[in-house]
Amino acid sequence: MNLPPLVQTFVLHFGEMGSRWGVNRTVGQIYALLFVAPEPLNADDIVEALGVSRSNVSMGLKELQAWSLVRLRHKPGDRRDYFAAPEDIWVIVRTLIEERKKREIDPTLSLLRETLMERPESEFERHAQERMREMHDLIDMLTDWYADVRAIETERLVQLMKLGSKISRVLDFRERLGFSIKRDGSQIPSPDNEEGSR
Amino acid sequence: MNLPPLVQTFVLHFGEMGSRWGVNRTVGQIYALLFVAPEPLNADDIVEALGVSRSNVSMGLKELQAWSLVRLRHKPGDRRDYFAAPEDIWVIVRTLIEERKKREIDPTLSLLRETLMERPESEFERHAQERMREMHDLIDMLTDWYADVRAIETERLVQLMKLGSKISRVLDFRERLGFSIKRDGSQIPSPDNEEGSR
DNA sequence: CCGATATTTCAGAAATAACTGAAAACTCGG
DNA sequence: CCGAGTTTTCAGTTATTTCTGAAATATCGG
Repeated sequence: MNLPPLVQTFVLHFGEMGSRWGVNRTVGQIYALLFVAPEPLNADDIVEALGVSRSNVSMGLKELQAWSLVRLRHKPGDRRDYFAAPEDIWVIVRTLIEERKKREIDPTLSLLRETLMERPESEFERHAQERMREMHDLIDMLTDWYADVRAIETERLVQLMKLGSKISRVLDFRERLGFSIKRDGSQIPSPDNEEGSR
Repeated sequence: MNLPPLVQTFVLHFGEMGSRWGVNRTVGQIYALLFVAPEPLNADDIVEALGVSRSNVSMGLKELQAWSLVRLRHKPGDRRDYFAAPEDIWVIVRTLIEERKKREIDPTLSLLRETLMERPESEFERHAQERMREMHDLIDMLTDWYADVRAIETERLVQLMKLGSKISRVLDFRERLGFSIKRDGSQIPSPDNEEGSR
């Protein structure tokens, strides 16, 4: 590996972190490299930078594409594929969350739904099913919330996050004005349209 | 493994999922079992239920304790250790998030902070550092937000999540009333104390 | 302090995952 | 449709992780 010290530190770190993130070391290193690179890199650039085999890079890039984490680029008069991480880091974060949800959450939610259809045959099963119901309902609520949040544009999302826990005062406020909290929105005068509220 | 079908399905699923969650199969299975079990289990119960070696269970339980995901219990007149998952599933979720943050986010944040102190020696390093700065600032904001959210009690958190994206209307509202958005709260009349606002 | 019971440690075996080199497959310009 | 350049596939090797059995350590009632 032949990289400037700063970059090397970063790349090695992401290699090690990779395993905690469900990808192997090479994939982590490739992505770290693409992330900091000032322009798209081709597979041979990566081979040279990281000192791993060509086939390993090929597989790593394939995996990063499966995660939708890289963009394919081309240079005129050059047949090779060039790869780049999205310029906008928020795009990366959103993609990561989306993909991890798909891999780590959704399969469990499906399994829970199926399992909750079954009829318990024993007291143990009955209790187990009750616990699974709790888990299902919680994950269900979280994914609904996530679907809502995902739809908020980044700038607005940042503003909201910067409010931090102060956001929770909106509850006191709504309560004081006699808002009821309903998810479908049918009966909820929001702060935007209070006219129906008091 | 000798468990009722419903429970077996659940346990096997968590075993497979375990690898995507940074723990091995046995650890995933043990936790699934403890989660649905109607009462605390000792190590031999687990050995019997899962059909793995005693030492494997011992190591698995140790890891779950390192994650703070299990509670140690004792029965009168019985020297063995009994283990249980927290009754309140929200406690489990909060612990998981906390621990994953500790393992997956915090080390990267530290590394970024250190790396950003260094002086870039080339154009490549300069650009790389710029990207690292973006990453650092984003993670920093997210962890600040998380620290705020973590402090909100569960019931209130659930209410907020159920508002979904409607929560974002609070921004329009504040803006219309001429609120500025500042993190320290010094100059921000919240919806609770509007008197200083116009 | 003894012996019975319970838990942990750890070296080696087994299983799994990552990586490589060589060959196959694909893709263009000519 | 040929062939040079490029990417992908995959069988075999290497590295890593997980799991086990045996031994060591710890704990407790008597």
